[in-house]
Amino acid sequence: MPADPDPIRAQLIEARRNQILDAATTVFAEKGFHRTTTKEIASTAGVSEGTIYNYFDSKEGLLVGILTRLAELDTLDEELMGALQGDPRDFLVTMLRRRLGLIDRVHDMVLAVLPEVLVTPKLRERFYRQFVLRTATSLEHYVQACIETGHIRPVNAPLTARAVQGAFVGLLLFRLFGDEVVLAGWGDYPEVLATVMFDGLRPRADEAGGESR
Amino acid sequence: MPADPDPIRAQLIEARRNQILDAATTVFAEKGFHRTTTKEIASTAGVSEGTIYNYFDSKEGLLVGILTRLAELDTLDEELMGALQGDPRDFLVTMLRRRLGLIDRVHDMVLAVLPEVLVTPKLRERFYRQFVLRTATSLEHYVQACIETGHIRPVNAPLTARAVQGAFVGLLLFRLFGDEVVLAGWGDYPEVLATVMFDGLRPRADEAGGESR
Amino acid sequence: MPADPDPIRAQLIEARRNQILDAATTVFAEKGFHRTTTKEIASTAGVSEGTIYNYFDSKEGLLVGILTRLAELDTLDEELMGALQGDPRDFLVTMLRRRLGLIDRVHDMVLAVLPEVLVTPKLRERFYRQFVLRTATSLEHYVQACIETGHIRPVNAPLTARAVQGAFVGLLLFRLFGDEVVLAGWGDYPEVLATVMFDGLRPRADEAGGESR
Amino acid sequence: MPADPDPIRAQLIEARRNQILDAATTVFAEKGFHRTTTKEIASTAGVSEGTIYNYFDSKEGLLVGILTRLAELDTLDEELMGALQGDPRDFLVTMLRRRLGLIDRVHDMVLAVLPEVLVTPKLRERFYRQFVLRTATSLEHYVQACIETGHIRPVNAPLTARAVQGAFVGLLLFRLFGDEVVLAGWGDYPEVLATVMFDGLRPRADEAGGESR
DNA sequence: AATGAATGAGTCTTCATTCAT
DNA sequence: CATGAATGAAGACTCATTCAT
Repeated sequence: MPADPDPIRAQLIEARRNQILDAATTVFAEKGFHRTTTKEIASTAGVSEGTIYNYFDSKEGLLVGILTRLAELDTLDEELMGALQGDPRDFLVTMLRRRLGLIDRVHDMVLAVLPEVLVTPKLRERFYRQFVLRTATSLEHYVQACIETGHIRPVNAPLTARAVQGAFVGLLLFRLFGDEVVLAGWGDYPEVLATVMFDGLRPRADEAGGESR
Repeated sequence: MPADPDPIRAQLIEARRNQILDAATTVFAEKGFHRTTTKEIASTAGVSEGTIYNYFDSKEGLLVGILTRLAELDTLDEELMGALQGDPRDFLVTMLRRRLGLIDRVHDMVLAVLPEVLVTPKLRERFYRQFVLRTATSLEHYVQACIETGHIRPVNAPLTARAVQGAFVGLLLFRLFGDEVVLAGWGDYPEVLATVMFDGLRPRADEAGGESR
Repeated sequence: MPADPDPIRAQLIEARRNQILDAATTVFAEKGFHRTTTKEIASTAGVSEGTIYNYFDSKEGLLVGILTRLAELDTLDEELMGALQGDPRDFLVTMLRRRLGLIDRVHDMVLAVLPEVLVTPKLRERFYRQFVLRTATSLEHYVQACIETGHIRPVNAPLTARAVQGAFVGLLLFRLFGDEVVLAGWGDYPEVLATVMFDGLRPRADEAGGESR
Repeated sequence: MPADPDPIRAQLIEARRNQILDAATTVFAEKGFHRTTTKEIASTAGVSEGTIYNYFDSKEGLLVGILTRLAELDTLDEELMGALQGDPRDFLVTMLRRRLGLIDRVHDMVLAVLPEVLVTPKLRERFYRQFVLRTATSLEHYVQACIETGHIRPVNAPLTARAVQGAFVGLLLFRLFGDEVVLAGWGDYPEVLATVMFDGLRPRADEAGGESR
């Protein structure tokens, strides 16, 4: 008799949960939380309605499940800390690339979750702390550190951090809306944003009437 | 038959419509579109449920009504064109101030409308064209013009415009989430953002301690 | 403009409530609370399902409504007090006749309510206080008074009261079960019970080998 | 095929059945048949849901099982017949004591079964014949016999039997409702009821203070 | 125009029962 | 025999919409 059949059981449970969450994410993203019926989620996941409730407390529990998954994707903190030594412009570009690369996996999850999050105090608070604030704080510390090492000019760190993060989030919204320009320029965006942020829009003395880089 | 009892009648009708839209905006913003019942809207507006249907086709018609109102607030184009002569940094600060000042009126409307918009193709398309794309295009033209007049360095205009707009929208989201830093720094934000955008984060040669790249 | 159209409105509401409660009573009595669907109640009442919920909070609210109606039928107290002067045997017969006459109206209500009451602490408590205990206490006082006036032998008043009441309730159960003997002897029951209770089953000295009264 | 592993097997089966019926009785009595889930019964019994269905056809089969158990407790007939010789008052007291002593085992079973029985024609019929009518008929014969031997006055035997039985059942209901008086007077009840029944409530000529009618 | 009672389609959720392991 | 995950039918309840007054 094996000492623990539990691991196998646990893996099956996890797989089933993921199967259901995948389906929920897809359908929520497509039609919105409220216009999606549990029956639809079930048939998309290839299980019965009842099975959903063997793995989640309620329809809203699926939202929380997706939220939790999103949180697990987030490992910004480590990156930030690990990258502290490098040049901030390179760091920004790298971070943006990574985030933008993640977007395919994240896109639907955010779309599935955000509309409800905006409007449900409990979820809003959770989402804010888990994503918005967590990232903002990390960035803030990073900017502060860069200022102290002289890599960045002495700007208002908290607000600047939010400006950078806001620009990124705004971009995500453009993508959610299917903006052609953003979709086409997706790969260039890190460089463009880094340029704007670090070099500024103001013409340099050495760029009189100049051409673009 | 009198020639025109219309004007008065029309004004009454408009007033009643606004009364209902105000109520809908408030309650949608607070609880979300789907969690709000027509009964709630009616009682908040101080009318009966039936009356709502004398002024709007359906519950969704209220969303469209709010969307239309939002559009009426938007007069960016004129500003942009009128301001073309000035210094772009001043323009950015002015525009941000104006927008941020508008925010109190806009906040609830956006919150009422956005979650549904994100998830309803018809509304999404409408919202995208009416707000996102319209503003983006104006900004794009403006940036392009500035580049041509030498007020701005030769950057990728469409992407840059979206970066600026995205930073603004992201800020709005921070506010929707009740972020303390953004709320406290609300008044400073135009200057901070303008500084980042125009002067860049990179230390200038003439700044003490700073070393250029 | 009439000062109060309210009374009419109130009467309509009351009528509709009764219409629904009548239907619920009938169907609950026939199939039991849980086997009865709201759809069935609605169609029996000749209204739509939704209408039920305009008048009652929930399916369980219907039970409470029936319970309340039962309570309104109950005017034992006054009878008891008014009858205190008379002979207790006559009183018992009169009371039983009245109660048994009421039974047609009460039968279904009890059948509708009792099974749930027995098994739902909240309802049980309410039912016990409102019917069982209230009647028991009245009877108890009555028996006590009769003892003091010498109309009844000095027995244990509380227990005796419960014996009388229990005999009546037991009879009701027989009827609920459709017992032929009880149904056939329904009209005779008051006399029989009064005889047993007052004269006792033990043969009297003066009734040697005698015939019934 | 072995000739008899049966006895042992049969005992195990019986034990498991009882284990399940005990659990069902407890939970049905506490929350009612319909509010009890098979999962609850299973966990109370310490088995899995599936196991229940190895021993019973359906959830309703559990009710029938409890009903059958109740029937097995009932051995009134023999008592009645065996006791025919004695004094009827002594018999009543003895029988009541025995029944009241049984009550602890019976209480939950009745509570588990009665609400459904009242409302389910099939069960109602079965219960009526097996308990109500069977006991009533025995009592009726007994009373009739007592009348013929002169131990009891010539009353209406069937109705009187039901009066006695009804008083007992009513008492049981008081207990189900948790009536304090009945609970406290439980031990005295046989004597009290016997006194009422046999001696009557009417004051005797030989009782001080009492004046006869 | 205003009202609000009536409607009934639609949905989440529960739970008895089955069956592969 | 025991298990417990999967099933899906069924039902209470909600709420946008209508319409007679």
